[in-house]
Amino acid sequence: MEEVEIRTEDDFDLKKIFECGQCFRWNAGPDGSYTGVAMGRAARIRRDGERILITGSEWDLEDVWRGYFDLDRDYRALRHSVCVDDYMKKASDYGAGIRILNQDRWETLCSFIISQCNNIPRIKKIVETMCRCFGEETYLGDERFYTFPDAGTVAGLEPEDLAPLRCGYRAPYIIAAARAVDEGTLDLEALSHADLASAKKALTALPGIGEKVANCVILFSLRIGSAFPVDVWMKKAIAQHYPRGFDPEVFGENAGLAQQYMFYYQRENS
DNA sequence: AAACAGGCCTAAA
DNA sequence: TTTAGGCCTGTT
Repeated sequence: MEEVEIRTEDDFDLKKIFECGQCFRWNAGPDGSYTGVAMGRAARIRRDGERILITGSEWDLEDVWRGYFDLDRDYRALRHSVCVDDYMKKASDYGAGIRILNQDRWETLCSFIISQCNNIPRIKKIVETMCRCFGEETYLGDERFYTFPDAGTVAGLEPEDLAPLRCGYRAPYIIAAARAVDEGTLDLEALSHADLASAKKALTALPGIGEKVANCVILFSLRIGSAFPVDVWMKKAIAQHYPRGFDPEVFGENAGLAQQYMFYYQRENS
């Protein structure tokens, strides 16, 4: 086991990053650290002043985590850039410290298929069971974890094989997505270089993936910052603060981050 | 017990 | 183009 240390003076709040709804595999410990599995490795992360300390396997390279936490972008500046009115000023102040993670594309696609019409505890449980059933073992010291199964593995399964997940009608959607990724019909890597509209079009062509799930996948794993997922919380926020309607294009390439501030502010204050 | 949960799909206006 | 109802399952 090794410890990677990353220094940053930028916005960085572990609790907000992991609990603003973008990921499902990190869990808080009693000491404020978070433990989880990402990119095929288990890790424990804590913050100490300007230091971010990541305990993981010997392959844990700083670059990997810099990419994951999007540490090469200046979130303080981005945060100020989305303060287009009093409400956004409040929301972004409240959410200061949020960062948009660069997550594994297939895992994100699959996780957000599962998320539909579900609550967070159940989403996490289903994802965890999926890893336990079909992922690979990985260790953090003596603690055993399971990686997220790759698309090729899931592509070889049938919907019935997912019965232990208790994910109901989403099972065939998961299998179809896995096969599309595995066969190359859906090239997520290529989509990360595409524009928002074409990425959305490609994703929503799959069964069980609509506008909302597509936007989440695009924002949280394809690194296209203009994606703007609208779920029930966002609908409430918009109805409350923009009764005359509003266009996320006012935020340009940072619409996704603006959405995260709005979402987090709405959810934490209801 | 019935309704609802971080949607999506289909059928019908 | 918008709207209603159904969908697996778990929880309240």
